[in-house]
Amino acid sequence: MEHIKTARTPIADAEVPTQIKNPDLVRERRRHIIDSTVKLFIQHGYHKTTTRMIAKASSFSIGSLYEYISSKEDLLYLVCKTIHEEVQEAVENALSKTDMGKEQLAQVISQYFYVCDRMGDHILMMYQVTQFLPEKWKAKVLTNELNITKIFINALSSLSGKNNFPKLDNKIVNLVGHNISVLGQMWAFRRWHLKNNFTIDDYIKIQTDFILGHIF
Amino acid sequence: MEHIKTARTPIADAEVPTQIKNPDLVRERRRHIIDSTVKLFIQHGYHKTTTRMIAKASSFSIGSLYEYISSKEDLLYLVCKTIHEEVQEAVENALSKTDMGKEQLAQVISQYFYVCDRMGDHILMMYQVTQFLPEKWKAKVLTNELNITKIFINALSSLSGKNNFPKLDNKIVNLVGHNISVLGQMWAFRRWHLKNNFTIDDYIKIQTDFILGHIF
DNA sequence: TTAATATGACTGAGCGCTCGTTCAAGCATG
DNA sequence: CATGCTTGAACGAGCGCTCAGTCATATTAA
Repeated sequence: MEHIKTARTPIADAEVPTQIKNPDLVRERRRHIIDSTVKLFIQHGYHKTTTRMIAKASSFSIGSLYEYISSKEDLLYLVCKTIHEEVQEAVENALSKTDMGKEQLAQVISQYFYVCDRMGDHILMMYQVTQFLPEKWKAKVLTNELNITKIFINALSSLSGKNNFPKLDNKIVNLVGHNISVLGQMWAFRRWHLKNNFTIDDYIKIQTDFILGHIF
Repeated sequence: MEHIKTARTPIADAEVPTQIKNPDLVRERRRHIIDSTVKLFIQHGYHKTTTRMIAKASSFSIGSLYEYISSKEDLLYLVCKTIHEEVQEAVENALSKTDMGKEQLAQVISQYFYVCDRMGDHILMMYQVTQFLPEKWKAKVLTNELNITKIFINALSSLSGKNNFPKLDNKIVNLVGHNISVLGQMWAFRRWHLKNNFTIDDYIKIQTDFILGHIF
């Protein structure tokens, strides 16, 4: 018998290699694995979550797990990417509804803050976990993060100088975009203090006034 | 000379136990150990920094290191505590100079932002590392963090309703205090983007206007 | 249809190694 | 000699990852 096939050569998948041939299977199983892993990472953190725990939670053997991913770090990247996608999608949905006005901008901010509320655990976890990514993927994750900020910056830009809004310096627009991002995350970081004094709706109202009231 | 001690029983130090009898020695050596450890944690993170690396960087044997601390987690706590002390001290210095006015408040914010600039690496590291603290110390560290925010809240309070400043709702004062804290940390987190557009002085000016301009 | 074979998903014991921690022995000081 | 500090070899738990092998299913041959 001949065995010419180069055994164990990973298929060069989009980004993260797998040994499995059927791409649909890979998609479906990875979704499942990522879901389980997110929960475990949130609960135990990256290091205390063992690959065996992940396998168990996904109802695979470790061996099987490693057919779908190629390392724990890969999985970490997939997790971060998936979370960012969910946040970004929510914000972009709010964006696309009508064209930009002060009300629409407030809507975008509001939706973003709601995602930050809903995904507080995820956001917290990402901050703790990014450090363990290999350099090439750390860069990608930071870019994804920045892209969300850019949505706000663009929205602000498209208002600046239009209608009866004052023309804003690009630097200011930039900074305010970052402020929106960070004040959303603050709700996740400091919710244990903040939730004593504010509902998420309180928080959104005050912070939005704070952000927009000042500049427009 | 008294010999009440039971051999090898840790002296119940302020918080973190040690085997060493001479308290001055403990203080001095711990300061040294903490200094070395901060650098290593910043450079490599908590997990990739081994106790052996720490011992070497502090010019001790591992055995000796473990006479001065009782675990790596203890050391982590000492590191966090020391950093918070440094930040808090800087802010309190700015506070005590004269009594509160809008200018003084701006000074406090300014000094805080300068510390955040100076200690950006430390702040970043703390965020990544708090998760590895045992529960009892995680609580303490969060309290220390909150205490710094409270300085801002108190400063704002002491302005509210005085002279010709408007009376501010307690909730608003609270939130603005948190905003100051977080916007300072944002300079540490996002400096790689922000430093392209702003010097720290730019940043302080704009954010201070942003924070104070709106409420007073 | 049936038997023979190839495919590829799946399994889990175990390898190789790291790392926090301990402790018996050593050394210096008074 | 007693006390207090130092040393570093040794320990052993824990981890990511591998790989030789199993088994269900698809494919081919007769």
